[in-house]
Amino acid sequence: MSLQDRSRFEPSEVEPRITAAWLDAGLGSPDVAAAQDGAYSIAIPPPNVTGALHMGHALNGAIQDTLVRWHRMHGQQAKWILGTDHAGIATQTQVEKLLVSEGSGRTEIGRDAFTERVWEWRAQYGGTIVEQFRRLGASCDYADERFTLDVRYVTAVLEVFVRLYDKGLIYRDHYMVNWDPGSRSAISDLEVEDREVTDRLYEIAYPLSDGSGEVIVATVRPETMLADTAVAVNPEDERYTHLVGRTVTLPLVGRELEIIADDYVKTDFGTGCLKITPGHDPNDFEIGRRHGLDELSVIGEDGRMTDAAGPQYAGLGVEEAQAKVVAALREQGLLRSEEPYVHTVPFSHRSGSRIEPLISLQWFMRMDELAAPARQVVADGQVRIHPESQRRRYDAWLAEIRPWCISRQLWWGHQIPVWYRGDGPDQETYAGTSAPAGDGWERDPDVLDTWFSSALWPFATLGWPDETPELDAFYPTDVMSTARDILFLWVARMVMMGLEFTGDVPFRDVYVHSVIQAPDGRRMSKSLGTGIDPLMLIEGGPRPPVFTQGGDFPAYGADAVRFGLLAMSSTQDVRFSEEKVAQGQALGNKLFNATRFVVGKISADTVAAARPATVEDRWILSRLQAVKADSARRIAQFDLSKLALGLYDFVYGELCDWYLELIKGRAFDDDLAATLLHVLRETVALVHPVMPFVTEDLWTELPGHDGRLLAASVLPAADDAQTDADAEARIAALIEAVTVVRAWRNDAGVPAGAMLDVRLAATGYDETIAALARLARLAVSEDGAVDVGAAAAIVVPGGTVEVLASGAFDPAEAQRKAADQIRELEREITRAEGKLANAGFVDKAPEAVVGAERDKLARLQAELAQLQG
RNA sequence: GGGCGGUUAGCUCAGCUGGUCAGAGCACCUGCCUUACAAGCAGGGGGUCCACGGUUCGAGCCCGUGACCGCCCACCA
Repeated sequence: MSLQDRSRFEPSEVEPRITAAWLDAGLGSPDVAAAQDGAYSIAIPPPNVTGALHMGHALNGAIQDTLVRWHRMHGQQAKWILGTDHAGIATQTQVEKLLVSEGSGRTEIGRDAFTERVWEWRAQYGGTIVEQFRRLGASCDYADERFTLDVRYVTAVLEVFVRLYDKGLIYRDHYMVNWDPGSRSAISDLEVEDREVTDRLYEIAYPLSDGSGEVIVATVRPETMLADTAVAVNPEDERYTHLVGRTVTLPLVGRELEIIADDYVKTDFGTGCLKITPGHDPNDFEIGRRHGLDELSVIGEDGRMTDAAGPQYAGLGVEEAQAKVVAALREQGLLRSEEPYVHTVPFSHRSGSRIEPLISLQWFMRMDELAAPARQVVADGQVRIHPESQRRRYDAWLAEIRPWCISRQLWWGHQIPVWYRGDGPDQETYAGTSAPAGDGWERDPDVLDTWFSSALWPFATLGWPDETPELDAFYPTDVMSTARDILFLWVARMVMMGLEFTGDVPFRDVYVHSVIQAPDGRRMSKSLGTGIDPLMLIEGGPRPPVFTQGGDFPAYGADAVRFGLLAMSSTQDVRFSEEKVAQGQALGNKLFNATRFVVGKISADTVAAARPATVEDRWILSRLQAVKADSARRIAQFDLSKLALGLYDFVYGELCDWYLELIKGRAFDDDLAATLLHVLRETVALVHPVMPFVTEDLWTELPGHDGRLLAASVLPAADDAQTDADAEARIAALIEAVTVVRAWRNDAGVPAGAMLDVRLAATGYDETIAALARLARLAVSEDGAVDVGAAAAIVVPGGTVEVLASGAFDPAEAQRKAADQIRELEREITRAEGKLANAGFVDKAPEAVVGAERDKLARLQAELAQLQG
């Protein structure tokens, strides 16, 4: 359909066509050979392979695509590295559920069949999110998609593991881990979330072995006392110092426990005596290691009491065991108190189960050695984190980094490349990227934490450990754009791994973007029902209940959603605002109609060129150059909100409201046509990174279109030579004058269509008088040519517009308005005079400020004189 | 328990190193189908810038205290 037959932009009709054109042209696939003349790359935070696009993806997609398109349009070979993450626990959980629904299960079918099943699942659902990124207009390199379990990627992961193992940074140890009974796996500290729960706090008497008394300990986990191996007090605590070194008899068990002294114990909390259970409490574990205590376990990986707990407890769940222990203590008269107790305890982020701290044999990675250089590169600016406030968080976390438990008791993931032979103390261990020679070797069944492989993302996706042309051209990447929640989980680890294995940072800038909350301020979440599906916004669909307004979303289209998300983003969390999306839609429509107007006015063989013939031509070229420069600055500062809103202001407030209105009074000669086309082309191109679809569509409608994609075109950078202060001043005065006269007309009751007879008594309008007359609907008499007195004066920059008596306006209203203005002026004059009469101000304020105040006073007084005259 | 951020028009948010900074979009009111766009155009009303102290000639902007909201980190039994 031709442009002139459409009066509004219809995204649903245009977007599929444009998407296909970009894909056909290989827009996202850069020329690796040409990249040495300038390359730009971003590695996408890989979404979960079976996930669906949520608001966070959409925002981050809009941000990254805007950056990538901007740099591509400034002559760089831009690669947005695309791929998905195997997401160990999340994916395995989904497939396990599926199996259960089929009456089967993971253990029933075995490891090989299970992983086979996950691959099938991935084949079926894995493409969704990539397709959704396309819908958003994301110009990723679709021809070069990665997956963290691709053969080449696996090679990189195993290589990294083996090198770190050989270096001694990866080791196996019995250590306290966060055991998730839900997924039957250890999880890392970062996968744990604290929740507030109400437990019961018990005080229990432990009798001294010699019968001379007792000590009282407090605990919320009485069942763990079965694994107690000591009682600790603070070495400074005078109440107990005499007991240190003596022993108590552990109730129910009868074991002798030594009373030890450790600084960890607080003197002002509880009873000052702490039962020590190294096997089931992380702090006690540390204390136990300091004092060489035995590490007993009475709770197993299934969350039930083990045989070590004794025959009356073995096999019970921890809650049952707790009840039984408490009952037994009460019976023996050793339970001294019991009260409700609110505190926070760790839960698994994934399964939702309460974490059971357990000692188990796991693989760990020592981080301190890698953390130091990762802190350094941020400290010295090799990696810049935006906003600045996030840098402190990053550094604080790295400063106190602890060993990372990297093994997971799952089947879906990178199986740890370690083989064992034999048992007991003589067991042989082999770590390598392939199985060792010889018989009897058995591979470690565990897989690596998903974040282990994610940490290699920026270089493993480019072919590392091979020295590929892609790695050479696009590493380090330029920007890592991400939400705050994975700054430690992922970003910091990428820096560490990047430095260790490539000798260079993985990216130069980290942009930490907003988290978009639901309109009511709650977190957007599926389970809360507060989520908003970006595709519903793009395609239209029912509003979720978090909106006060009901009904369906209109089909806003991808451009509007992108604009809206960028416009609402900032460096802090923001609420979702549908109005901003609507604003984006309005902008797209505005551009569409502006193009329709221009194309309808100029001939098809017009060649775009800046050939200013009038002051407004010089003005718009000056403004265009300014908005280009501003946009470049905002891109560099990651201020995407200001970028989007700045473009909106230019298109609406300058190009359409004023320039296009100004030229309507002119003949469309060749110079004007060339200039008009030039301005429109540049504007459309400038908006493209934010709103790629509508701009790409309009691009094809412009005279001179040579079939090349806008997305693949290069936009000339801002040119200072176009700045024109004189034109800016003259048009600013014109705009002010038109606005003031229009307001006056409204107040004075002048009919909208009526011409007003006036005489211009102001300077500075020699080039704009005709425009002023047309836009403000004035019939301007030559100064002095008509010998009638003015009935009213409208103050404009440079003088007044004298309104001649006529039937077109109500003199009483005009009088009233003038009186209001005079009152207002007098108020301001009084204020300015007062300020200037203040000796403190005149003496201490800077010269320029005082001068400005004097000028302001003079101006106000002149205005007042004109109104009264 | 620490740390960070926020509190500006009915709503969502801008306001740089203190001096036209009291703004934008949406909503609202009035008037316009002025042939690019009524998903439009023109004009307008509306805020003791959370509270109280302080610094300063001058404070949304700096300092202190407090209130409320949000986030992050943390091992207090």
